[in-house]
Amino acid sequence: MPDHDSTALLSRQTKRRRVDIGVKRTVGTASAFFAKARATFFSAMNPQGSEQDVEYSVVQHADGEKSNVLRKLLKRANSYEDAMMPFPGATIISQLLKNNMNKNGGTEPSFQASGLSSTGSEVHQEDICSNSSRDSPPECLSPFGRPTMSQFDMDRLCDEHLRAKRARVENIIRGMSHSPSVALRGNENEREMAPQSVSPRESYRENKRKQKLPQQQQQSFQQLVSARKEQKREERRQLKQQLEDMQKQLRQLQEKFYQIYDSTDSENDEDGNLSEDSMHSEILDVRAQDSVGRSDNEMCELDPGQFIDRARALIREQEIAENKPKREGNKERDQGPNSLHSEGKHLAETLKQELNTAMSQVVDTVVKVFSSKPSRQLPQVFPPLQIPQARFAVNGENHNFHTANQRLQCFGDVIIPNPLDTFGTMQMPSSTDQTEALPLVVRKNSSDQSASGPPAGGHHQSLHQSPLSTTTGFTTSSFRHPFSLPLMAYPFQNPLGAPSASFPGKDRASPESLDLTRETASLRTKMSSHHMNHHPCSPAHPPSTAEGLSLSLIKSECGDLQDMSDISPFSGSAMQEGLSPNHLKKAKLMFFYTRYPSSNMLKTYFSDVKFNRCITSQLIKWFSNFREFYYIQMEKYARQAINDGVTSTEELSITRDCELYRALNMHYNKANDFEQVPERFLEVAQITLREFFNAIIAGKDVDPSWKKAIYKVICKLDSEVPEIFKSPNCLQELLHE
DNA sequence: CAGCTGCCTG
DNA sequence: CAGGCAGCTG
Repeated sequence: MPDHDSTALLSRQTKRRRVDIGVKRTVGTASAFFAKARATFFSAMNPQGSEQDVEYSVVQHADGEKSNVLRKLLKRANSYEDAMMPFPGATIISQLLKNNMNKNGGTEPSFQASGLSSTGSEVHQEDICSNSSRDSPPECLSPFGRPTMSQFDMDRLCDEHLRAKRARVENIIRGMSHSPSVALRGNENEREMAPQSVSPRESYRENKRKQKLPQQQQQSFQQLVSARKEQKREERRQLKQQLEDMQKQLRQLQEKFYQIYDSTDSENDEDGNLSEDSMHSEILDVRAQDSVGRSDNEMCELDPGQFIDRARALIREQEIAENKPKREGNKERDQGPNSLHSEGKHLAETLKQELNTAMSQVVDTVVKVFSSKPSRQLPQVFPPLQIPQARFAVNGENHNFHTANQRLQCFGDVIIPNPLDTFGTMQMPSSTDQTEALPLVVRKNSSDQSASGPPAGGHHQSLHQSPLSTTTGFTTSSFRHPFSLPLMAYPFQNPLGAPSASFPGKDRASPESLDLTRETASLRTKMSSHHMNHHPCSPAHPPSTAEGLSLSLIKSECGDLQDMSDISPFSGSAMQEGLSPNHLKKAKLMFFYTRYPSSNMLKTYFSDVKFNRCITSQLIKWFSNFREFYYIQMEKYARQAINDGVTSTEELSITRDCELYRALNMHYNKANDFEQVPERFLEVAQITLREFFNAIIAGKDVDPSWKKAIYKVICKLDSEVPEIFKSPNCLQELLHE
């Protein structure tokens, strides 16, 4: 915050005015300011002219007809007419300038005295000079110094100045239309007309917290918004296309590989098939949506996932055969006695290199695509992809095998959909499991599960099962595995599996995890980025990554708020150390009963959760968010009713099939599997709706804090939450009855 | 100051 | 839904 300090210095009174961040506080004033500022600007530009005409025409300045009308109105015989035609969008401005020029005899210095310059003559003058000095310095410095100047020269000179000035003025106008406050400051007189002057503080807050517009105004923006969305969708589609292309290229390389591989080593087939099969359904999911028609048979042979799979199987076999530590001296062993193995080794090395370079190029390419516009996704999604790059680099120098382009295309997305089956049993549970399920939270320590069997609730396991584990048959066991196998050090196993899998993740996730992946996407990305910070993926400490990920990462999530002693990895407590998606679901259902639960109440109703400040505030935040949504809906429908001509609150009632209820139910009870939404909730909702209705009708919404009165009413309408919600298993009991 | 709430934003 | 912030309350 640049002005954080100065903010602190502001008087308390000023701060309290923050309350006036009402729903529609700035709506009227902002547009009024803009209009006034605009009018003022043009009246300043053309004090003799009709202000309204000018303003109107400028608004319409893209409209050729209007421009022409104005031009006629303003027109005096002018030799520049033709010269200006190439700038249709600027004709109004040009006319204004012309007008001024003619009045002042068309001589250069007169510009400074014209109305146009009244708000910033210095700037304009300077600009004109600096601008035209590039073209014709003498003219600028001494416009009068050439009494013998020919008419042509005069024309040219004025034309240049005109262009410069025209561009300048157009810029100003453009700027005005984007920032009314700037325009406002431009004219001292205007402040007198505006009753409330805008203090710096105010404008700062205006920028920082934009007010929501009422329905009516919002609708005018919605088209714009949807257009933007469309654009983004298109970009996404293109990216997808790119990935598909890369996959195609990969399959080509894969074929090459098989030609070599199958001829040299066929005994691995059985070994590979297991994981191939397991991989298959995974990849089918990804491909299911590919418009490229491919038969399953084709996929069997050419799937990129299998390709990598085989490569790794080969590598692993080599390692075992040679009985050597994995990551050391790979290159030295290239000249082993067994030529067949050494060839495979070489191939493996090559492949690793290929993966390395390909990854970096993929990252570069996609980043380039994304970086053209500021996208939040970018830092979230792609940094993880760089991990393999860093790690692969350990494996030695580059074997120039394909062109860079080929590498890019071939390996671009292989790692992404491939959950690293070979090592998956050890590594994947940590990453995939963790990232799949939890919104902001410390999930129940899975050591509890592996050590003492399934959790009491029984729901957790399924929730945290990754798509991979579902298809490969291993159930999520623990992310604190005993890292007994030396293979753990292999570059492939880093937690990257999860973040990268999350890239196409939504598309490939198994059905049951779909909404969870969506719900927790933000967490996942945050987790990954956290992880990046805390574990820079040094190849020297590979074993630490998988374990370090979940716990230290999660701990850092709560930062200093977290009581670290509560989170000992080996505490083995039966309490949840975080809030699960089921807790969220439960909280939502509880909202049907209570809108303003106290923290004590939350503690009693979430007795299976180990409470700390972090958890408490998260829960409270949930309810705050619930309320926010609730009240937004209420206001929306109240306004809608008013627009629809409803005049009496009697006409407003909420039933289980009314639109408003459905919206609420969709939010708090998405699957509609909670069938006992209490009648009381409908009543409260109806009361709320009527409160909003009355307040708006009474015009109270001009008061910035008009909603607070409503909140006060509603908060008294909480009812008792049924006892059953106190049970940790209440969801099962509630939803399966 | 802590705890809570609401507003805005991402 | 979460983070950040501001304001209110006790």
